[in-house]
Amino acid sequence: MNDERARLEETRDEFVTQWGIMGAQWGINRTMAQIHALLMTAPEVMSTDEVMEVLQISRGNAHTNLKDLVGWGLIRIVTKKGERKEFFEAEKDVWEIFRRVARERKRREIDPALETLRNCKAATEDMELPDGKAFHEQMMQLEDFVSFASKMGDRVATMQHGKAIKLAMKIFG
Amino acid sequence: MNDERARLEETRDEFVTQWGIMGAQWGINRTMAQIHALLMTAPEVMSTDEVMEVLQISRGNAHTNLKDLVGWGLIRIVTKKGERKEFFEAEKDVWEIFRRVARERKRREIDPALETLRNCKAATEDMELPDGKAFHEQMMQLEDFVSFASKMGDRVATMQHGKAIKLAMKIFG
DNA sequence: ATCTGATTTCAGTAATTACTGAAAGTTCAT
DNA sequence: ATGAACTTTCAGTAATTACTGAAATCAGAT
Repeated sequence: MNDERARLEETRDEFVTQWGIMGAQWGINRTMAQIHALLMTAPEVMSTDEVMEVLQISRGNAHTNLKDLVGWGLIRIVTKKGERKEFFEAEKDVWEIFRRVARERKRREIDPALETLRNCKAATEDMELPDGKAFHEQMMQLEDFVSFASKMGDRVATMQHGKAIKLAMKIFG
Repeated sequence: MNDERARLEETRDEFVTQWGIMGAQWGINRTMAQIHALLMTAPEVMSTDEVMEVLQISRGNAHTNLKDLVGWGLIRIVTKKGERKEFFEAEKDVWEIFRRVARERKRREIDPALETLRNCKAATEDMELPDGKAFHEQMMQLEDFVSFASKMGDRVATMQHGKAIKLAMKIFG
Protein backbone atom coordinates (compact mmCIF):
# COMPACT_ATOMS: atom_id res chain seq x y z
CA MET A 1 0.00 0.00 0.00
CA ASN A 2 2.79 2.36 0.94
CA ASP A 3 4.65 0.54 -1.76
CA GLU A 4 1.99 1.70 -4.19
CA ARG A 5 2.53 5.32 -3.15
CA ALA A 6 6.27 4.93 -3.78
CA ARG A 7 5.66 3.32 -7.14
CA LEU A 8 3.35 6.16 -8.10
CA GLU A 9 5.91 8.80 -7.20
CA GLU A 10 8.54 6.96 -9.18
CA THR A 11 6.31 6.82 -12.24
CA ARG A 12 5.39 10.43 -11.88
CA ASP A 13 9.08 11.31 -11.75
CA GLU A 14 9.65 9.46 -14.97
CA PHE A 15 6.84 11.38 -16.58
CA VAL A 16 8.19 14.73 -15.35
CA THR A 17 11.65 13.93 -16.64
CA GLN A 18 10.44 12.85 -20.05
CA TRP A 19 8.10 15.77 -20.45
CA GLY A 20 11.07 18.01 -19.70
CA ILE A 21 13.16 16.36 -22.41
CA MET A 22 10.32 16.63 -24.88
CA GLY A 23 9.76 20.28 -24.09
CA ALA A 24 13.43 21.02 -24.63
CA GLN A 25 13.26 19.43 -28.08
CA TRP A 26 10.35 21.69 -28.96
CA GLY A 27 12.19 24.82 -27.94
CA ILE A 28 10.62 25.10 -24.49
CA ASN A 29 12.72 25.52 -21.39
CA ARG A 30 13.22 22.17 -19.72
CA THR A 31 12.29 23.36 -16.24
CA MET A 32 9.13 24.98 -17.50
CA ALA A 33 8.05 21.72 -19.09
CA GLN A 34 8.89 19.82 -15.91
CA ILE A 35 6.84 22.15 -13.76
CA HIS A 36 4.01 21.75 -16.21
CA ALA A 37 4.23 17.97 -16.02
CA LEU A 38 4.35 18.14 -12.25
CA LEU A 39 1.25 20.29 -11.99
CA MET A 40 -0.64 18.31 -14.61
CA THR A 41 -0.27 15.27 -12.40
CA ALA A 42 -0.70 16.99 -9.05
CA PRO A 43 -3.70 15.80 -7.04
CA GLU A 44 -3.76 19.18 -5.31
CA VAL A 45 -2.69 22.73 -6.07
CA MET A 46 0.96 23.43 -5.31
CA SER A 47 2.85 26.41 -3.90
CA THR A 48 6.09 27.83 -5.24
CA ASP A 49 7.90 26.28 -2.28
CA GLU A 50 6.52 22.85 -2.99
CA VAL A 51 7.62 23.08 -6.62
CA MET A 52 11.09 24.20 -5.49
CA GLU A 53 11.26 21.33 -3.08
CA VAL A 54 10.18 18.58 -5.47
CA LEU A 55 12.26 19.68 -8.44
CA GLN A 56 15.16 20.94 -6.34
CA ILE A 57 15.34 24.33 -7.99
CA SER A 58 15.82 27.87 -6.74
CA ARG A 59 13.07 30.30 -5.91
CA GLY A 60 13.95 32.57 -8.82
CA ASN A 61 13.84 29.73 -11.29
CA ALA A 62 10.56 28.38 -9.95
CA HIS A 63 9.03 31.83 -9.94
CA THR A 64 10.05 32.72 -13.50
CA ASN A 65 8.84 29.49 -14.98
CA LEU A 66 5.58 29.44 -13.05
CA LYS A 67 4.80 32.92 -14.30
CA ASP A 68 5.74 31.94 -17.86
CA LEU A 69 3.35 29.00 -17.64
CA VAL A 70 0.63 31.37 -16.47
CA GLY A 71 1.49 33.50 -19.52
CA TRP A 72 0.94 30.50 -21.76
CA GLY A 73 -2.39 29.88 -20.08
CA LEU A 74 -1.30 26.40 -19.06
CA ILE A 75 -1.60 26.92 -15.32
CA ARG A 76 -3.52 29.34 -13.20
CA ILE A 77 -3.04 31.02 -9.86
CA VAL A 78 -5.31 29.88 -7.08
CA THR A 79 -5.59 31.56 -3.71
CA LYS A 80 -6.83 29.74 -0.66
CA LYS A 81 -9.03 31.65 1.70
CA GLY A 82 -7.14 32.83 4.76
CA GLU A 83 -3.77 32.06 3.10
CA ARG A 84 -1.70 34.82 1.59
CA LYS A 85 0.42 32.50 -0.54
CA GLU A 86 -0.25 31.81 -4.20
CA PHE A 87 -0.93 28.28 -5.32
CA PHE A 88 -0.87 26.90 -8.84
CA GLU A 89 -3.13 24.52 -10.67
CA ALA A 90 -2.70 23.14 -14.18
CA GLU A 91 -5.27 22.86 -16.90
CA LYS A 92 -5.69 19.10 -17.21
CA ASP A 93 -7.93 18.75 -20.20
CA VAL A 94 -5.67 17.64 -23.03
CA TRP A 95 -7.62 19.30 -25.80
CA GLU A 96 -7.63 22.55 -23.88
CA ILE A 97 -3.86 22.31 -23.38
CA PHE A 98 -3.41 21.78 -27.09
CA ARG A 99 -5.64 24.73 -27.94
CA ARG A 100 -3.71 27.05 -25.69
CA VAL A 101 -0.32 26.00 -26.96
CA ALA A 102 -1.58 26.37 -30.53
CA ARG A 103 -2.95 29.82 -29.83
CA GLU A 104 0.24 31.07 -28.19
CA ARG A 105 2.60 29.63 -30.78
CA LYS A 106 0.52 31.22 -33.49
CA ARG A 107 0.64 34.56 -31.78
CA ARG A 108 4.32 34.44 -30.87
CA GLU A 109 5.82 32.63 -33.82
CA ILE A 110 3.54 32.16 -36.82
CA ASP A 111 2.21 35.69 -37.04
CA PRO A 112 5.64 37.37 -36.97
CA ALA A 113 6.86 34.92 -39.61
CA LEU A 114 3.91 35.82 -41.79
CA GLU A 115 4.80 39.45 -41.44
CA THR A 116 8.29 38.79 -42.81
CA LEU A 117 7.01 36.67 -45.66
CA ARG A 118 4.65 39.44 -46.66
CA ASN A 119 7.43 42.00 -46.58
CA CYS A 120 9.68 39.82 -48.70
CA LYS A 121 6.87 39.18 -51.12
CA ALA A 122 6.03 42.86 -51.42
CA ALA A 123 9.66 43.89 -51.82
CA THR A 124 10.05 41.66 -54.87
CA GLU A 125 6.62 42.24 -56.39
CA ASP A 126 7.77 44.21 -59.40
CA MET A 127 11.05 42.51 -60.21
CA GLU A 128 11.98 41.67 -63.77
CA LEU A 129 15.02 39.46 -63.20
CA PRO A 130 14.24 35.73 -63.37
CA ASP A 131 15.87 35.25 -59.96
CA GLY A 132 13.69 37.97 -58.52
CA LYS A 133 10.59 36.40 -60.00
CA ALA A 134 11.53 32.98 -58.63
CA PHE A 135 12.16 34.41 -55.18
CA HIS A 136 8.87 36.23 -55.23
CA GLU A 137 7.09 33.03 -56.27
CA GLN A 138 8.72 31.12 -53.40
CA MET A 139 7.66 33.77 -50.89
CA MET A 140 4.13 33.59 -52.24
CA GLN A 141 3.96 29.85 -51.77
CA LEU A 142 5.34 30.07 -48.27
CA GLU A 143 2.95 32.84 -47.38
CA ASP A 144 -0.03 30.91 -48.69
CA PHE A 145 0.92 27.89 -46.69
CA VAL A 146 1.74 29.66 -43.46
CA SER A 147 -1.34 31.84 -43.58
CA PHE A 148 -3.41 28.75 -44.18
CA ALA A 149 -1.80 27.11 -41.14
CA SER A 150 -2.49 30.25 -39.17
CA LYS A 151 -6.16 30.19 -40.10
CA MET A 152 -6.41 26.56 -39.16
CA GLY A 153 -4.85 27.44 -35.82
CA ASP A 154 -7.54 30.05 -35.22
CA ARG A 155 -10.19 27.61 -36.16
CA VAL A 156 -8.92 24.90 -33.88
CA ALA A 157 -8.51 27.32 -31.03
CA THR A 158 -12.20 28.10 -31.05
CA MET A 159 -13.39 24.55 -31.41
CA GLN A 160 -14.92 22.53 -28.64
CA HIS A 161 -13.36 19.29 -27.55
CA GLY A 162 -16.04 16.94 -28.78
CA LYS A 163 -16.53 18.62 -32.12
CA ALA A 164 -12.87 18.63 -33.01
CA ILE A 165 -12.44 14.95 -32.30
CA LYS A 166 -15.53 13.98 -34.25
CA LEU A 167 -14.49 16.11 -37.17
CA ALA A 168 -10.99 14.71 -37.21
CA MET A 169 -12.37 11.19 -37.02
CA LYS A 170 -14.55 11.83 -40.01
CA ILE A 171 -11.58 12.98 -42.03
CA PHE A 172 -8.88 10.65 -40.89
CA GLY A 173 -10.77 7.78 -39.37
CA MET B 1 18.74 46.91 -63.03
CA ASN B 2 21.80 46.23 -60.94
CA ASP B 3 19.88 48.03 -58.29
CA GLU B 4 17.25 45.32 -58.58
CA ARG B 5 19.89 42.64 -58.00
CA ALA B 6 21.02 44.45 -54.86
CA ARG B 7 17.47 44.84 -53.64
CA LEU B 8 16.88 41.14 -54.18
CA GLU B 9 19.93 40.15 -52.18
CA GLU B 10 18.89 42.43 -49.38
CA THR B 11 15.42 40.93 -49.25
CA ARG B 12 16.83 37.44 -49.38
CA ASP B 13 19.09 38.29 -46.44
CA GLU B 14 16.09 39.46 -44.48
CA PHE B 15 14.34 36.20 -45.20
CA VAL B 16 17.38 34.12 -44.18
CA THR B 17 17.72 36.04 -40.93
CA GLN B 18 14.06 35.70 -40.02
CA TRP B 19 13.90 32.04 -40.92
CA GLY B 20 16.88 31.54 -38.61
CA ILE B 21 15.10 33.27 -35.74
CA MET B 22 11.96 31.28 -36.35
CA GLY B 23 13.88 28.01 -36.45
CA ALA B 24 15.56 28.82 -33.15
CA GLN B 25 12.15 29.36 -31.53
CA TRP B 26 11.06 25.93 -32.72
CA GLY B 27 14.08 24.22 -31.24
CA ILE B 28 16.08 24.07 -34.46
CA ASN B 29 19.63 25.29 -34.65
CA ARG B 30 19.69 28.81 -36.04
CA THR B 31 22.42 28.13 -38.60
CA MET B 32 20.63 25.07 -39.89
CA ALA B 33 17.49 27.11 -40.46
CA GLN B 34 19.49 29.84 -42.17
CA ILE B 35 21.16 27.41 -44.54
CA HIS B 36 17.75 25.98 -45.29
CA ALA B 37 16.36 29.43 -46.08
CA LEU B 38 19.37 30.18 -48.24
CA LEU B 39 19.01 27.02 -50.28
CA MET B 40 15.25 27.35 -50.57
CA THR B 41 15.78 30.65 -52.30
CA ALA B 42 18.90 29.73 -54.28
CA PRO B 43 18.46 29.91 -58.05
CA GLU B 44 21.23 27.32 -58.42
CA VAL B 45 22.68 24.51 -56.34
CA MET B 46 25.33 25.66 -53.85
CA SER B 47 28.60 24.18 -52.62
CA THR B 48 29.75 24.04 -49.02
CA ASP B 49 32.20 26.84 -49.77
CA GLU B 50 29.51 29.08 -51.15
CA VAL B 51 27.37 28.55 -48.06
CA MET B 52 30.38 29.30 -45.84
CA GLU B 53 31.06 32.46 -47.80
CA VAL B 54 27.52 33.84 -47.79
CA LEU B 55 26.73 33.10 -44.15
CA GLN B 56 30.28 33.73 -42.95
CA ILE B 57 30.57 30.47 -41.06
CA SER B 58 33.30 27.86 -40.69
CA ARG B 59 33.67 24.73 -42.75
CA GLY B 60 32.86 22.47 -39.82
CA ASN B 61 29.70 24.36 -39.01
CA ALA B 62 28.54 24.41 -42.63
CA HIS B 63 29.30 20.75 -43.03
CA THR B 64 27.48 19.61 -39.91
CA ASN B 65 24.37 21.59 -40.64
CA LEU B 66 24.25 20.66 -44.31
CA LYS B 67 24.42 17.00 -43.36
CA ASP B 68 21.74 17.47 -40.71
CA LEU B 69 19.48 19.04 -43.32
CA VAL B 70 20.09 16.07 -45.57
CA GLY B 71 19.11 13.90 -42.59
CA TRP B 72 15.82 15.79 -42.31
CA GLY B 73 15.24 15.26 -46.03
CA LEU B 74 15.04 19.00 -46.58
CA ILE B 75 17.97 19.26 -48.96
CA ARG B 76 19.72 16.78 -51.20
CA ILE B 77 23.23 16.29 -52.49
CA VAL B 78 23.77 16.92 -56.17
CA THR B 79 26.95 16.09 -58.03
CA LYS B 80 27.89 17.84 -61.24
CA LYS B 81 29.47 15.74 -63.94
CA GLY B 82 33.20 16.19 -64.06
CA GLU B 83 33.23 17.93 -60.66
CA ARG B 84 34.32 16.12 -57.55
CA LYS B 85 32.65 18.58 -55.18
CA GLU B 86 29.23 18.07 -53.62
CA PHE B 87 26.51 20.60 -54.24
CA PHE B 88 23.26 21.03 -52.36
CA GLU B 89 19.75 21.73 -53.47
CA ALA B 90 16.67 22.34 -51.33
CA GLU B 91 13.25 20.87 -51.71
CA LYS B 92 11.20 23.90 -52.68
CA ASP B 93 7.66 22.58 -52.63
CA VAL B 94 6.12 23.90 -49.45
CA TRP B 95 3.79 20.99 -48.87
CA GLU B 96 6.64 18.56 -49.33
CA ILE B 97 8.75 20.51 -46.82
CA PHE B 98 5.90 20.36 -44.35
CA ARG B 99 5.44 16.63 -44.86
CA ARG B 100 9.10 15.92 -44.24
CA VAL B 101 9.30 18.02 -41.12
CA ALA B 102 6.12 16.37 -39.85
CA ARG B 103 7.50 12.91 -40.54
CA GLU B 104 10.82 13.56 -38.83
CA ARG B 105 9.35 15.27 -35.78
CA LYS B 106 6.97 12.40 -35.35
CA ARG B 107 9.77 9.89 -35.55
CA ARG B 108 12.18 11.80 -33.32
CA GLU B 109 9.85 13.35 -30.79
CA ILE B 110 6.28 12.12 -30.83
CA ASP B 111 6.99 8.40 -30.91
CA PRO B 112 9.42 8.43 -27.97
CA ALA B 113 6.94 10.51 -25.97
CA LEU B 114 4.24 7.97 -26.71
CA GLU B 115 6.52 5.27 -25.43
CA THR B 116 6.87 7.03 -22.09
CA LEU B 117 3.17 7.71 -21.80
CA ARG B 118 2.45 4.03 -22.38
CA ASN B 119 4.98 3.03 -19.74
CA CYS B 120 3.51 5.43 -17.22
CA LYS B 121 0.03 4.24 -18.04
CA ALA B 122 0.98 0.60 -17.66
CA ALA B 123 2.87 1.17 -14.43
CA THR B 124 -0.23 2.60 -12.78
CA GLU B 125 -2.79 0.29 -14.35
CA ASP B 126 -3.68 -1.59 -11.19
CA MET B 127 -3.44 1.13 -8.58
CA GLU B 128 -6.08 1.47 -5.89
CA LEU B 129 -5.15 4.84 -4.42
CA PRO B 130 -7.26 7.71 -5.73
CA ASP B 131 -4.09 9.59 -6.68
CA GLY B 132 -2.84 6.61 -8.60
CA LYS B 133 -6.15 6.30 -10.42
CA ALA B 134 -6.14 9.99 -11.29
CA PHE B 135 -2.58 9.78 -12.59
CA HIS B 136 -3.44 6.76 -14.66
CA GLU B 137 -6.44 8.55 -16.10
CA GLN B 138 -4.32 11.56 -17.02
CA MET B 139 -1.76 9.35 -18.77
CA MET B 140 -4.57 7.69 -20.69
CA GLN B 141 -5.92 10.97 -21.92
CA LEU B 142 -2.49 12.16 -22.95
CA GLU B 143 -1.76 8.92 -24.70
CA ASP B 144 -5.02 9.02 -26.60
CA PHE B 145 -4.35 12.51 -27.76
CA VAL B 146 -0.71 12.05 -28.70
CA SER B 147 -1.38 8.79 -30.51
CA PHE B 148 -4.16 10.46 -32.41
CA ALA B 149 -1.78 13.25 -33.38
CA SER B 150 0.75 10.67 -34.42
CA LYS B 151 -1.75 8.92 -36.67
CA MET B 152 -2.74 12.20 -38.23
CA GLY B 153 0.94 12.85 -38.89
CA ASP B 154 1.24 9.55 -40.72
CA ARG B 155 -1.82 10.32 -42.70
CA VAL B 156 -0.65 13.75 -43.72
CA ALA B 157 2.81 12.46 -44.60
CA THR B 158 1.35 10.18 -47.25
CA MET B 159 -1.05 12.69 -48.72
CA GLN B 160 -0.57 14.45 -52.01
CA HIS B 161 -0.41 18.20 -52.15
CA GLY B 162 -3.66 18.80 -53.97
CA LYS B 163 -5.69 16.35 -51.95
CA ALA B 164 -4.59 17.73 -48.64
CA ILE B 165 -5.47 21.27 -49.56
CA LYS B 166 -8.88 20.29 -50.88
CA LEU B 167 -9.60 18.26 -47.79
CA ALA B 168 -8.54 21.03 -45.48
CA MET B 169 -10.64 23.52 -47.42
CA LYS B 170 -13.67 21.33 -47.02
CA ILE B 171 -13.18 21.22 -43.28
CA PHE B 172 -12.01 24.70 -42.51
CA GLY B 173 -13.01 26.68 -45.55
C1' DA C 1 51.94 4.24 -54.36
C1' DT C 2 51.29 9.20 -54.39
C1' DC C 3 49.12 13.41 -55.03
C1' DT C 4 45.12 16.41 -55.06
C1' DG C 5 40.87 18.05 -54.01
C1' DA C 6 37.57 17.21 -51.40
C1' DT C 7 34.89 15.59 -46.89
C1' DT C 8 34.73 14.47 -42.02
C1' DT C 9 35.93 14.69 -37.25
C1' DC C 10 36.84 16.75 -32.99
C1' DA C 11 39.36 19.20 -29.16
C1' DG C 12 39.17 23.68 -27.72
C1' DT C 13 36.58 27.96 -27.40
C1' DA C 14 32.85 31.15 -27.86
C1' DA C 15 28.11 32.35 -27.39
C1' DT C 16 23.86 31.55 -25.53
C1' DT C 17 20.65 30.18 -22.30
C1' DA C 18 19.25 28.82 -17.76
C1' DC C 19 19.73 29.09 -12.78
C1' DT C 20 20.92 30.77 -8.11
C1' DG C 21 20.35 33.36 -4.12
C1' DA C 22 20.18 37.47 -1.97
C1' DA C 23 18.22 42.00 -2.00
C1' DA C 24 14.38 44.90 -3.15
C1' DG C 25 9.59 45.36 -3.56
C1' DT C 26 4.75 44.43 -2.42
C1' DT C 27 0.70 43.64 0.39
C1' DC C 28 -1.89 43.28 4.11
C1' DA C 29 -2.88 43.04 9.22
C1' DT C 30 -2.21 45.57 13.25
C1' DA D 1 4.05 53.42 10.32
C1' DT D 2 5.83 48.71 11.26
C1' DG D 3 6.58 44.22 10.32
C1' DA D 4 5.61 39.54 8.68
C1' DA D 5 4.74 36.80 4.72
C1' DC D 6 5.19 36.51 0.43
C1' DT D 7 6.56 37.90 -4.63
C1' DT D 8 9.67 39.87 -7.91
C1' DT D 9 13.98 41.23 -9.83
C1' DC D 10 18.56 40.78 -11.26
C1' DA D 11 23.77 40.59 -11.10
C1' DG D 12 26.72 36.91 -11.10
C1' DT D 13 27.57 32.15 -12.32
C1' DA D 14 26.84 27.58 -14.14
C1' DA D 15 25.45 24.57 -17.77
C1' DT D 16 24.47 23.83 -22.30
C1' DT D 17 24.79 24.36 -27.05
C1' DA D 18 27.00 25.97 -31.17
C1' DC D 19 31.14 27.11 -33.77
C1' DT D 20 35.98 27.21 -35.30
C1' DG D 21 39.90 25.63 -37.59
C1' DA D 22 43.22 22.44 -38.15
C1' DA D 23 44.26 17.65 -38.60
C1' DA D 24 42.71 13.18 -40.18
C1' DT D 25 40.50 10.68 -43.58
C1' DC D 26 38.72 9.46 -48.04
C1' DA D 27 38.30 8.90 -53.20
C1' DG D 28 39.63 9.34 -57.71
C1' DA D 29 43.47 10.54 -61.17
C1' DT D 30 48.14 9.63 -62.51
